[in-house]
Amino acid sequence: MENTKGRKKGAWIYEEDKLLKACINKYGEGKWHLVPQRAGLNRCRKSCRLRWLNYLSPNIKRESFAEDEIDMILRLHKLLGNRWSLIAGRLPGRTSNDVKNYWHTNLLKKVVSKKEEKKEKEKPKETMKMHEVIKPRPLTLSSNFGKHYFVKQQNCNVPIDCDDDTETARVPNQIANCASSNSQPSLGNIPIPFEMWSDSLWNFGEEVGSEIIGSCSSLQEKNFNMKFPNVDDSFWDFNLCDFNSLWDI
DNA sequence: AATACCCACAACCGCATCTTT
DNA sequence: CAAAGATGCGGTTGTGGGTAT
Repeated sequence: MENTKGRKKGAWIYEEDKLLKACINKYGEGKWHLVPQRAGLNRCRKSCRLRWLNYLSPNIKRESFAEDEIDMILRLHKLLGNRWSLIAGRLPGRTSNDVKNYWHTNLLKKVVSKKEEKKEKEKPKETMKMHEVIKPRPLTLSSNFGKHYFVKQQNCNVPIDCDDDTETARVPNQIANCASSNSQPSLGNIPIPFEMWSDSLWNFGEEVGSEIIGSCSSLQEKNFNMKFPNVDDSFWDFNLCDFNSLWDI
């Protein structure tokens, strides 16, 4: 089988693998556009790259997925969705293709049936009364904080509740470990991708270029419920529910 | 034994993003 | 700054092997 440019397609044979391996061992990974020529292969660069990354690379684990790996996939998928490369990045020796295939052949059905089961359970029965849902609030702080700002932290890019006088920072629960270390926030060992917490989760400031992106002057009273600026109910519906249910598969 | 079906996984394709010119 | 090329990613398909009928 050949493509329109006369390049070979379809399954790789032993000799081709050998050539590709030798090429990568000699020149290293990368510069994929040069690989077919260097290796003497009549394959397109994409095909070479894929063959190496998904099959020939010595780092690849060949054995079946272990319990803890499956558990990790389920949790990460709940957090990240179909971002297979990110998920695979947390599983040493596994490729995105492996994870994706495993998901589609083994886990998808399980997850779908579990969801349906849950839906069935949660179906309101006629005898049940409707309950008011109380939405979570991020923080309840005591009074002696003085003047507070939400500050966009320089290296972390996360808004923190900052005390003017002491320069101490108090952060919403889920990202406490980020503000303290100036690193990416995480849930356990799993780093939360930048775009999740910067754009959808914490991006409630209007003025991105400014250090101060919001302020709260109502902190004079004893015990208060702090409200983040520009955050509507859907913020909590989407983000908090998602995080809290992450460990409950 | 023949056929149909299912599963696992390798491979392809199109698109988005990044890098270089 | 724009265009072109390179790279990476996710969705989908193709194929071979195993199992059921």
